[in-house]
Amino acid sequence: MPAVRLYDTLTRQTVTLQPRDPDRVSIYTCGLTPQGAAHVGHMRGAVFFDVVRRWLEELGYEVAFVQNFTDIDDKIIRRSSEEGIEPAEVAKKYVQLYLEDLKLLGVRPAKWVYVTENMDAIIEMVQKLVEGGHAYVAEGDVYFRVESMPEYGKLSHRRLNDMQAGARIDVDERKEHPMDFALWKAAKQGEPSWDSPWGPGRPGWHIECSALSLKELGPNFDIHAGGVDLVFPHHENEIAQSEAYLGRPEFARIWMHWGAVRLAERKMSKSEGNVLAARQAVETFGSGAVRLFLLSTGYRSPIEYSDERVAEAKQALARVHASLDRARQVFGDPDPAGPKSDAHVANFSQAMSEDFNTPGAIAALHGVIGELNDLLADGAEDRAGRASELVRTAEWMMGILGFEADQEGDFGQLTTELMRLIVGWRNEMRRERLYAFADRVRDDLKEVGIVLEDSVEGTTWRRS
RNA sequence: GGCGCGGUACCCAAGUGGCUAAGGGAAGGGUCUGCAAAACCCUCAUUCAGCGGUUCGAAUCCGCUCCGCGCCUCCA
Repeated sequence: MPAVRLYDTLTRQTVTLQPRDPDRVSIYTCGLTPQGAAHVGHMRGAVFFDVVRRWLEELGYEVAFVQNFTDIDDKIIRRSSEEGIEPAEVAKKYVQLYLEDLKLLGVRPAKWVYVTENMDAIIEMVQKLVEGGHAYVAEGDVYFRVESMPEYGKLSHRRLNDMQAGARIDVDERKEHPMDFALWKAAKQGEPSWDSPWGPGRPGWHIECSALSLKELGPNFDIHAGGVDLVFPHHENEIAQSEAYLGRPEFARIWMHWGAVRLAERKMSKSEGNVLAARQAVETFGSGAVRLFLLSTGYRSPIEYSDERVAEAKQALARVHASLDRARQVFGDPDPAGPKSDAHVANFSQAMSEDFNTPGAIAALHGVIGELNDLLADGAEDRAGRASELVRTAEWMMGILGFEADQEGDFGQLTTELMRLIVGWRNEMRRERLYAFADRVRDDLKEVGIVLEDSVEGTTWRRS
């Protein structure tokens, strides 16, 4: 197996993964603020990192995978007044919906952590920053002093001086420097709050991810990830406050960022108003199609959402399923302990380990399917062994890409038996030249989502 | 204004110094077939936005130009 190489935003280089602990990879990805239905953009990182985990595990690593929910913040409070329910209920509701969406897409559970359940760790961190001179208190708020970190800007590769020119938001007079950011915010009347040394309040954005990642994974964990739109200011601020807290530059070793999903040539974003609920896409095209669509572009490039493209993905996936179904029906189920095709496995592995090149990995899968189809069309006698290898190889790849066999709904033993009977009856009709009747059977089955295909190998069936 | 990313066939998309520029979708022709579908075979970029340069050799490196996008404010 090739070494895993990945692109690091911090150094702007592709580096070889050398985990802090040789057999264990620790990953923290910034989750979301649950304040609305998850859109397709939210699913990109989730699906991608689901594949990352599966691949690292395939390589033999144990993977610690942590994702947070920022379940208290300004937007949740705003949403709360809009919906007329408590902030905690808002968060709970949208976390629930998000988790359901992940399940629909076949994303495995992470270790999920919540801000509201970790106030102690957050307050402790803020306190230490204040004590160390990296933060200051102003009327119940606490701000991080960016000028206390000379390397501030190293992740997003910008300098404080360059940014001042563009900063045109109303600068809070209480801030020493315009780029200083809130670690703790004093509660206003009626807002949810937690007690702290600076009075009742809540954490600012950014601090939760530092506190939670360090608490769950410890200093120098391997990979910190998120969408590109988090590079600045979120991740930049995380680095600054974490390194200030630790007293040394040992926060995360590698920073990975996935590109934005776009809709109508703009970033899919709630504030832009151009969002498509993830669930809607899944309901229209199926989970597998959405998943394949999201993996069909390299994770760092932006990807443009369109129904046409997801429909294409659905078509491509159907071809894969059709081939595998046919092979199983013609050759029987492959030996689960049998060999895989080394050459195809190598193609796939090479792509996956080179910064998780999922389009390349998908191409490798198509390579297997192409050979399997050739074999099915060939008609030679001694094909079963090779076919078994290819089916195993393809299914192994499908598993790593997260296309579970039962994701689209398993037909089950009974359906399989029934279909064998129906196909048998229909073939008798055809032998008797009762074509009108046979065609009707085929048409009727199509209505319920089952496609019959007649070939020299016999009749096979699959779901549409 | 600052920082950054990208422009590869009809569409999507890999490839970032060297065998004939992956793969998918769409399209056209053919084989097979009761029909349909699928599958298979063939066709589909002498060329990688444009112009210069470096090199024995570039889609890949450098410079300029044009176009699109992201961040700099909440964002996955």
